[in-house]
Amino acid sequence: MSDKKKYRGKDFIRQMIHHDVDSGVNDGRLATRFPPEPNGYLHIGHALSICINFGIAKEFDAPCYLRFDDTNPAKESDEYVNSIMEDVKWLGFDWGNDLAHASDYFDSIHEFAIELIEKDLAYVDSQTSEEIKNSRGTLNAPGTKSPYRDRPISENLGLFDRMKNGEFENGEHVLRAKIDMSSPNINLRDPIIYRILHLDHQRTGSKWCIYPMYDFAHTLSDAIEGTTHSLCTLEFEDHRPLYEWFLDNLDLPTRPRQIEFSRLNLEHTITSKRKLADLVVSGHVSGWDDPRMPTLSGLRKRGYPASAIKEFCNRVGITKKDKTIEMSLLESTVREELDSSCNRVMAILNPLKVTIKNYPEGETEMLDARNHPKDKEMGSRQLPFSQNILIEKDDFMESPNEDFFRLSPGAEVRLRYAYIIRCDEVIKDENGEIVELICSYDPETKSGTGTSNKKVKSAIHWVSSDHSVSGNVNLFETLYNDPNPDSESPINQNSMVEIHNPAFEKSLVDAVVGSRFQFERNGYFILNTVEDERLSFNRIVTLKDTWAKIQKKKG
RNA sequence: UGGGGUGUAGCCAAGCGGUAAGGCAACGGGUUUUGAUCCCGUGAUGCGUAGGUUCGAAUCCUACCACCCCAGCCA
Repeated sequence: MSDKKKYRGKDFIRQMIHHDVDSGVNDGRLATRFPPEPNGYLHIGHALSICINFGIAKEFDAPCYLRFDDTNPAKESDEYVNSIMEDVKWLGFDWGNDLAHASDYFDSIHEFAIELIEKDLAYVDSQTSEEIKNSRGTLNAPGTKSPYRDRPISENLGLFDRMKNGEFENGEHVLRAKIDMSSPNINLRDPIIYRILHLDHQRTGSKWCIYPMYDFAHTLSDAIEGTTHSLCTLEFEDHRPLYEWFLDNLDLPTRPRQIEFSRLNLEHTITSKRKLADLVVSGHVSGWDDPRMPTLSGLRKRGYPASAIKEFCNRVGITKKDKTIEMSLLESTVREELDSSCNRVMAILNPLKVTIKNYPEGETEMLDARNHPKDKEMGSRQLPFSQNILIEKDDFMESPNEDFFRLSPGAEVRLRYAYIIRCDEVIKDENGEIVELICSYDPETKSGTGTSNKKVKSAIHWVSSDHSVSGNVNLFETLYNDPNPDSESPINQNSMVEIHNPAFEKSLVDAVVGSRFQFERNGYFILNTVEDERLSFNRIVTLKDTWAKIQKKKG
């Protein structure tokens, strides 16, 4: 059977890897790597790369290196290193002993640079950056050779050594690979492989004042540590000939193969470290972990489970086609995960006072409520019921349409896990604002007793106001209304709305920070903080809302 | 206009010469003490376009079109 048939249904990268492993490339060994530059926080796009690199390695019981591409000390920091490690761990991946840094290889990389010089395949260029830029040519026109291109090997060796020893200023010289100034691929027009940077490095301190460029460092890091498959995004596709040029011309222990896949874009969000950093610096968000950010730390704060992120990446798939995924796919994945795992609980976001006039004043009874409608194993809790309750403002309409089947004057509705009530009277303030409903309950309709055959069109949630817990809730929407935002796009003014006056059912006093709940009919929420017995929740995602859809359709 | 890529439904995505899987979305309907969940049903005579090869083409060939990436001493 051909490999194509054998691995049908797998993504193209897995097909290639299976083929390589089966046919004994690199002795049938597999090793991948996830190589972030520690110059920002990881975002949802990186999650796909993490799932690919760590995921495939896991399937083969092979190593996946977490390797920091730390070759530019001007932009990098330990804060980012730490956040990246935390995020990878959060996603549930373990690099074990395979933690690496490009900077770990600086000595070797330096040696390989000398090897290139000795082979007359690299030279020290002493042009200014402006001159180098001007001689590189354009997309349509070839470049021109540097006047320093034919420097004798010994002179190059001496100059490169003096660069290393700090005898020159930034920009005075660079080391360039000697390839082809007229190549149609600009990456091959004598790319710079080392530059002078008088800057301390977070790991190597002041040891170096020359640092390798990405293409050189990345290729060599892969080869030195034994990575066999270097999986990266599409923008590096035309760097592959350079990657291979290094492999062809240097004496290296392994021959890694670079394979490119398309990056993941999400509607209504930006996934560019640069632009995300701008949001943080400008103060549009509270930080890299703002719950509206598409960063992994933001999604975590928002309450998205790591398992849902991974499943999302799974559903998105791996191809070379440019893709912008709709929010609905992410949200449905999150809901699916939360639906089965979250306890149900009742909370009123916009309270409307209800007095049940025929219920004994001052009396409280405890009602049994299941924590999950489908999973008995998740248990139940006792809800206090009393004469004074709170319902959601939206669950009452004074002059309802036919398709509104909640509470309205004279209409009956079930209070979930409690009784059926009827609205008898509407009380308004001097502005005509509805401030209270006077209702009566039917004692025969107590939940679970089966003593009444009465049918009502809906059941609404409620909280006993005498027993409620207070706090606040943050409701989030996407940071941009524009499905394909750029840096000019305005921030969605409703991206964060705080609800100041919610009422939570009593059982929530025992909730621990970080736990997730479904507030029945309202959505999924995570407990963010508890201060002075006040609970602060973040909304993770809404429930699907058919009612909202009906209203929207009617305009 | 040089080079490198990519085009299958609104968004993803299988397919690999034998007659278009699946998910999300949308739209119907059923169950429901969450307008949730769950269940059932509906969408391509068509695979960027036009030709060609073949008994047979999304799959092979040719031409064209559209879109993305590349001219940092960033990664």
